[in-house]
Amino acid sequence: MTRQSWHKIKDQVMEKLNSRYWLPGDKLPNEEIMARDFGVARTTLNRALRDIAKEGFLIRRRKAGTFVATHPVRRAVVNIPIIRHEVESAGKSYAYKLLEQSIKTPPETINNQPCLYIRALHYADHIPHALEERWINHHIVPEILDADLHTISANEWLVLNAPFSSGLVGFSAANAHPEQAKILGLQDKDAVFVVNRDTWQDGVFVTSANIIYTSAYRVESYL
Amino acid sequence: MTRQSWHKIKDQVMEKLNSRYWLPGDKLPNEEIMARDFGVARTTLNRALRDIAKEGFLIRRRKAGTFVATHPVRRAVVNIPIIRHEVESAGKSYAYKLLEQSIKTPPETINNQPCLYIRALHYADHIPHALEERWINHHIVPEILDADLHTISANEWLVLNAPFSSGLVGFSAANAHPEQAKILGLQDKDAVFVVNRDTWQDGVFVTSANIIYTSAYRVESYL
DNA sequence: TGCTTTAATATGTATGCACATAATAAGATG
DNA sequence: CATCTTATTATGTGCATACATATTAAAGCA
Repeated sequence: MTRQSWHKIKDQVMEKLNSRYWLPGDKLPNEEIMARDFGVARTTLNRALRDIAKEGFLIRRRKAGTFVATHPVRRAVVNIPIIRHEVESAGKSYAYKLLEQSIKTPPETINNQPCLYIRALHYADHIPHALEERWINHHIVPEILDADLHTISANEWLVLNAPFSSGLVGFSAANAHPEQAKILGLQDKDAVFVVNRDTWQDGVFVTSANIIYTSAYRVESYL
Repeated sequence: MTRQSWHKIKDQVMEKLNSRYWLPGDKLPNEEIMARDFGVARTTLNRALRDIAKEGFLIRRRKAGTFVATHPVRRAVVNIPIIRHEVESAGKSYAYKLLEQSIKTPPETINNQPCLYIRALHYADHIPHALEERWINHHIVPEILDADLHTISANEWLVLNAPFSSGLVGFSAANAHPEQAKILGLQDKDAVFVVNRDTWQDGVFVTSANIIYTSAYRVESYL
């Protein structure tokens, strides 16, 4: 018997879903039976089904069984790269300029202690690409006060030096503020794409950043 | 010996990464050794490490070993729900109006045959929430010509009736076109958030949609 | 030295088995 | 009839073992 990988089992199950052999809401046979049908061990089938469930096409509940999702919530995995890498991997030259670095009190929604505030501009092929506005809780990562943020972006420094346990990322659209528009070389009220990232370490605020891209920017992902 | 789950092993490894016990670029001991150190079977350790690698914090190569990612590409998983569900789960009432339904020739970048074109408006609490502009290859899903798209949105009909396929999602920002602004109740040039979805089945174009949200909209995800 | 072949090694994964756990169904109890 | 308890069941997972496979390092060879 040829060796079946769980990938192949996954493909076969997906095929049955795609061909609508099993319809949304249907209950699949239990693992033992399916494993026998596919000619693999239950462990192998289980791995395939778990993977499909993780992608949202199957719903699995102990004792109840495995069901075809009625309204599969498509999930897209998007990469959140370091801006420099993003620019370089697009084949463009990267440059970076620190615009502001100061310690001041952030809006209450961010943190209730004074924090390090950074504003920096990232260039792609010498054209303004993204404006980074960031609050950093330097009480948690005091080493950043010694870092030369003219050389390395706060973005990159933090990825390398500040571990974090949880984070939130948001994508939204906005009209550029006059000052932002000026810095990015845009017209007033031009649309910008904003990536917001907040991170915490063990429940303590670490950093909150708005990365403001021109509307040419686009986040993409395969489903 | 207490039973260790792979989740616990994962947590312990993550802790060593967060605490910088292993630094970016470092090579981890091989699975056999680590498994012994953690007091679990290699299978269990493997599962934990594979999961961490999938999240981007570890890089694994056969024969070479397991390494701490030097520049971990953060991955965020975003849900792409059906608009009705999105509105309803926010506790708002959902309504939907079909604005246009016709067969015409799409831009060449979309498809080179005439396609079904749909424009529809999704409401949340009777306020315009999202404008859907969609091309559908009705040669692939002819049943949609019989569907009553006044009752069910094309968005939802496709999820239920068009077999899963590969797809591309994109998020971007734009200034509303005058007509879009009018429909959505916005001022001219107000920023909108655009979700673009293209899907194919076996390499054949199925549908391409732009969902245009007001700038209040935001896509969020935990890291 | 430089190229090709071969061996060594770390991860990838299949399998059979046992037991854990969650959710449900069935039964007992008031 | 409602409610609590218990049994049943399907998935979740651990473990030991064996083999597969990719990749690197070593050995062999021109």
